[in-house]
Amino acid sequence: MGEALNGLKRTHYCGELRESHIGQSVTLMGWVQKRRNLGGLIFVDLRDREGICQIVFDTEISQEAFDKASKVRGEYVIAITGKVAKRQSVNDQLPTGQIEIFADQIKILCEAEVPPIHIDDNDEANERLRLKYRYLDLRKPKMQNYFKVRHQIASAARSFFNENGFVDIETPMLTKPTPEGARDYLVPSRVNPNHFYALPQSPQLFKQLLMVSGFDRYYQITKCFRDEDLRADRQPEFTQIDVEMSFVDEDDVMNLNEKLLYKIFKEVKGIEIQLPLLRMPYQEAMERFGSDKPDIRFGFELVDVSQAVKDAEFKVFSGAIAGGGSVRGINLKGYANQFSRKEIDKLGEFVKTYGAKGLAWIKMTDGAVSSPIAKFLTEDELNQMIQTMDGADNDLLLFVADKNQVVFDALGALRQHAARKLDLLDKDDYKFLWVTDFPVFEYDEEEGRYMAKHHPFTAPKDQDVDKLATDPGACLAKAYDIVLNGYEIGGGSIRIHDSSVQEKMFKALGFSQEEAEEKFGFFIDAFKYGAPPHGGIAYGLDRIVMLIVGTENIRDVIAFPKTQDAKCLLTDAPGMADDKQLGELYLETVPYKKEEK
RNA sequence: GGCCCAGUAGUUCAGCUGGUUAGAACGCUAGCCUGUCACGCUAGAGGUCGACGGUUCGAGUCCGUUCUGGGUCGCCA
Repeated sequence: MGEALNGLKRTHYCGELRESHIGQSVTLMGWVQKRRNLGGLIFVDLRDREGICQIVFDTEISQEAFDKASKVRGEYVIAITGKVAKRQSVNDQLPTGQIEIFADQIKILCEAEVPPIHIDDNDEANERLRLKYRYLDLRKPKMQNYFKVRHQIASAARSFFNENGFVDIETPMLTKPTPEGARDYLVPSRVNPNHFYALPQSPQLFKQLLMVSGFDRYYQITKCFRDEDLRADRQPEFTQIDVEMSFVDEDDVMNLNEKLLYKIFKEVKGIEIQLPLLRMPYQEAMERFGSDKPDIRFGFELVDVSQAVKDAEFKVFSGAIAGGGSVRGINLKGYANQFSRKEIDKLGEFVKTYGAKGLAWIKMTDGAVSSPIAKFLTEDELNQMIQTMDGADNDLLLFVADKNQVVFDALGALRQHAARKLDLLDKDDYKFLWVTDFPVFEYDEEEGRYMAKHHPFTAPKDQDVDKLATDPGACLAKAYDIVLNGYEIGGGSIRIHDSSVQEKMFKALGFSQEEAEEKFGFFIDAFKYGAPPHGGIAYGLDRIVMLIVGTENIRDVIAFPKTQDAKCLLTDAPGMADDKQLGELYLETVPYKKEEK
């Protein structure tokens, strides 16, 4: 059993001691990182959240403390009291390396078993183990730093909003299931048998209602939940920095939010990002980068070569164009030698995962042009392609021919893939981009109707309101995403505050008056009583933290994250409910059968 | 739901075309050691090779199924 503190008080953190403390008597408490027993002399590296400090136990100072120190092992929790002294031999690797503590007293507060993972930044234990023993994983200095940075970011955001007249208001966690959008997490109601709450996918409707209430400027840093499949940058529960403002237009929201990003990067990272941030319409982003969240740290922009090959005998090309699609390419300029035939084949496999049927290529090395498609094209066509692509020696030109959406998806992903392979992505290079002018709708082939690309309360551009009924595909929205290094870190829009426009929107989405009333009645009603023009934005805090600390794994910046199956390896959630719990819910048997093949 | 990758001491890994008693490093245990900080030296413990089935005289290795974890497509208004 561990010893009691008995009123002993810590005087300093291990990591904060410096030469200026020499001569002082200090009491430190923490975990044993390492013990080095030299026989008549024992060194203990003591760790707490601020760092590591070397403790010395010497028989001449205290035989009792020395004997006790010989019993400590890794991760024991101890308290020591002693004098800070200049080191005989300095350790340049440690911030505290100039000093050490000669301990005259030690308390073993808690013994520890040998941990299943090393508490060491360089130890890359299997993530399964790290998640099971997350409390140990979080002891690593690197992980501790991630969460300190996370706190700093949230803190900078809060002070920014507080300074700018925003009010922090909480919205419900138990709310109404929504028919559109992501799958909801459902929570059964005990007192209302067979009725369910949903956990919020975002506070969207509530923050708009707060505008109707006249709060004018709102923010909240809050959890959101989406029951969809996970990714490296997606967790089922995540944190949003949620913002809404009244009497504003697109520019107002973007201009203010740039200042927020400026403050965060200045305070947390010491980087002054240049304002105003670059803005680019959605259409341009797609045409140039094949993505609505382009990474603009590098080139390899898409080029349309349809004109050069529209009449080609090669049906893969001319057929795609005749079918309304296009042939586009990217030029891996100067990197032809980095890709062997085999590696190019791999790139071909890569684009197939995005629906492309294949990857055509032209490799230009040592003054020669090699290409498996050359035999299907006239010399003139091939030359025109090369010319359009600005092809020169040492270039590798990669082409996809298909419907535009497939071409964009495939080349957009390929572009990023190639940059990563070529190690062109500098983590400390932060390139922001506002993507604006999104389409209002996206045609859903499966549903056979238009769906809201953002959400059904996004305002169309003023000049497009009349087109909602006649040409929905051509309508642009007052919507904007903020993109950083290929990640969508936030998105928002100006909302519809006019009932007649909202009605047109629902009509375009194929909702009858009754359906709209049933699904969003409470929301539509609210706008009958005087709604201000308003709009806002929501950031994915976890993604911002990821990018600032330089990890590609969102789990690294969430203290207790879920696995790909949305399980928690630490608590073993989700679990079965017991019969008593289930009985109290009076759930009816659900007539659902998993589809069988 | 599809595709891809991984699973071998506590941990990270090696283990070739199937071959006899499965290795290394770190960690751990014990002893020695007064200036270490990747302490050193000596000795030692530690394995159902994720699981099940198959092929074979013989399987960590080949085949099938399955479990676990990861990446990704679909999905994420």
